[in-house]
Amino acid sequence: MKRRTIKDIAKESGFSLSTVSLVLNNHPRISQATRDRVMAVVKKYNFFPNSAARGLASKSSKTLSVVVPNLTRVFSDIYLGELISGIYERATSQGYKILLDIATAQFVKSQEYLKLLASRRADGMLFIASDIHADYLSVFENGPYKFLLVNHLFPGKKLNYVSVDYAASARLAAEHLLGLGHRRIGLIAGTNTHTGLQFRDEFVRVAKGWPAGSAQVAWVDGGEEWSQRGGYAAAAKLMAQMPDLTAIMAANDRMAIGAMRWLADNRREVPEEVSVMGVDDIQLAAYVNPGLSTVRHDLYQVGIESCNRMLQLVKGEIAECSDLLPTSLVVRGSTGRARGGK
Amino acid sequence: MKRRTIKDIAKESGFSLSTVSLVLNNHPRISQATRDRVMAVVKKYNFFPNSAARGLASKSSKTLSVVVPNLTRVFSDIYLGELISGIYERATSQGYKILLDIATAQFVKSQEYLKLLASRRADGMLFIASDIHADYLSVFENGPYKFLLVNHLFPGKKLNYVSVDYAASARLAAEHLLGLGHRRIGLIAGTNTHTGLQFRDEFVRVAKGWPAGSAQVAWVDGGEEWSQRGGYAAAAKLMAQMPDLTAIMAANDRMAIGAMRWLADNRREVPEEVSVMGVDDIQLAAYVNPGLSTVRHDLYQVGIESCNRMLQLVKGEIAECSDLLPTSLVVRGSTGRARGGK
DNA sequence: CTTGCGCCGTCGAGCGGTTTACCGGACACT
DNA sequence: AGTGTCCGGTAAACCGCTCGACGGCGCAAG
Repeated sequence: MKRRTIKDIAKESGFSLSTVSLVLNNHPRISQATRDRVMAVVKKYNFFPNSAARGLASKSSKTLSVVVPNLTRVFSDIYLGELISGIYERATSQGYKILLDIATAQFVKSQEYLKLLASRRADGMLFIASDIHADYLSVFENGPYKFLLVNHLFPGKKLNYVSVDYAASARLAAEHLLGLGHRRIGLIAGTNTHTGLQFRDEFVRVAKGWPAGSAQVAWVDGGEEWSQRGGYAAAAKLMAQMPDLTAIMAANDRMAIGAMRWLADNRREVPEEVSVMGVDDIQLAAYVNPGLSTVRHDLYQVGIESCNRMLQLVKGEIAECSDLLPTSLVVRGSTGRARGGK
Repeated sequence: MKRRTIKDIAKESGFSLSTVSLVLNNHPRISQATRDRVMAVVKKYNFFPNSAARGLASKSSKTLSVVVPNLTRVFSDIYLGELISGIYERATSQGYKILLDIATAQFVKSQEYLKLLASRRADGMLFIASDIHADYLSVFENGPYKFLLVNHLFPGKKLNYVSVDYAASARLAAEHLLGLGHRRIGLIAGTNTHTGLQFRDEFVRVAKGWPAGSAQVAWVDGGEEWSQRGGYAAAAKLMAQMPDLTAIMAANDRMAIGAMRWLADNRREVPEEVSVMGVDDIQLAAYVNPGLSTVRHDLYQVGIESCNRMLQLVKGEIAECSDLLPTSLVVRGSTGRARGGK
């Protein structure tokens, strides 16, 4: 079956090929009358211009690549879900489509990340998948490619990013716990991302330098996937390492909830014996018992903002971008005054 | 900055434009020696051919569209996650990319579903989003478009599909419960999809016609989103409607878990007083207490198989497709002999 | 010494749009 | 009437790659 082209529309409507093209692109040059007559034919045939041809001529694919990390069950991850929803919403409203990819070993090895942009399959790339080992991203430091890290950053590499301010989050969390009198704190950190490291370091820094009395922080790693399971195991390690701790701080809610689970299984009251605090404010945080105190990260908003910035990069409205989004404290039942504290 | 093209590679390697193209497409016509010399230049410049030009000339975008339903938090839905993972895995291994879309009102209204295929932005569409109201899908009945329903079907419309066999699942579930002596059963159905209706009808049919004694089934709708919350509410309705029921059958695990929650909140023992059964076998089903008896639906496999079929459709290896995948019974602790039964 | 044929590579006509420079006519102003 | 401007439409040069038709060359067969 013969596919209709812009030429058919031109013939049928009695205008030139260029005119039809201009109409389809809403070019102001064309009068309303002409526009109407052309559109009538377009509607009649339910014509949609070939996007490859369009992309070739206009040098733009109107597509953004989104790369997610290679976790087990990535697509059921609530953290990513929020991010992607935000990105999708923004992209779609601007007429851009989303090309989905997972940063598997194969993806990296075959330079797919480069290929996507070099072949112009995508106009820009929103990278959600970075960890501290993503050294191959250096290609994007000064290349002509539109690249943006989502909720992540890379100290030392000149890469665009939009991220929540993890250092600020660490400060909020530390101040909350220290203010409640906690001086021996266990930290379940995520150490496979730079933002995770930033959080850990800032948290420790604030704790050590607390005016009302320096606090001691013992930290363990919560595992690659920042999961509930990882938090559970980490809590056990932490309690062995610092049995008299009065608070556990986890780098995200999922690990915090895992830690709470361990405490429940081992008959420690939260918050009477141990306060627990997370980061992100996922929906579940409000539903566990007691409710989880946390630092709110609006990931949906990060998605929106990331995509906004990416579109600006693509359109050349900005040349680079390094945004840090604010966070806020959410106090629920899982944190209380330190036992033994005044 | 000037982007390199196939012409540059041709010049630099001393071969013609066509030769380079043939090399890049692994055409057997070209000798190994030539191939090597061309590839050396390609590697040297890290050249990737422009995909729009390729798509235009070859009339194929090497892209598949995946359309997911417009649920709240779609991207954290485990059911969808499995499906998408399967599709992604298959598509990627065949060199196809995934274009993601959500079946929002806007998506439907603007005929985006048609546009994607008509504009050749995607070679085929995997549609996960259908419900009984998706009448607009009729465009795909005999069009030239490659379209496939994933884990869904449309009686009365000639549309391709790959789905789990919901009628078979209903039979497995009904036989299990009836075999345990249950004769008064509450059914939490999903009535916004054809597969859901099929499940309900087949379940009721088997129950009514059970050789060892007809059973009574009361059914209520579990809500649009097949969620835990919906199951919770449905259980309440069901117990009001048929207080002496001995089993609750839910059309998916999430609703079943919601129902169990209601039973726990209202002090009914599972399975001593009420047996509960779900469908899907999501990971959580094994972790609730007692473990949830269910019918296993391997959604990852459905994803794989759907994508396989779609690729066959795209390549013209098959003209249509209507696959039903088998399911299997998984018995855990949530189902037991009917109280009062022999 | 022709002729035929297979092997390798090349020519060139598209693929279906975008976009810029150009152009004819209407209108206003002198 | 002559001329400058604006308005609305068009011609045509690409955009970068694919692929079927074509052809040169070397070698075996006639």
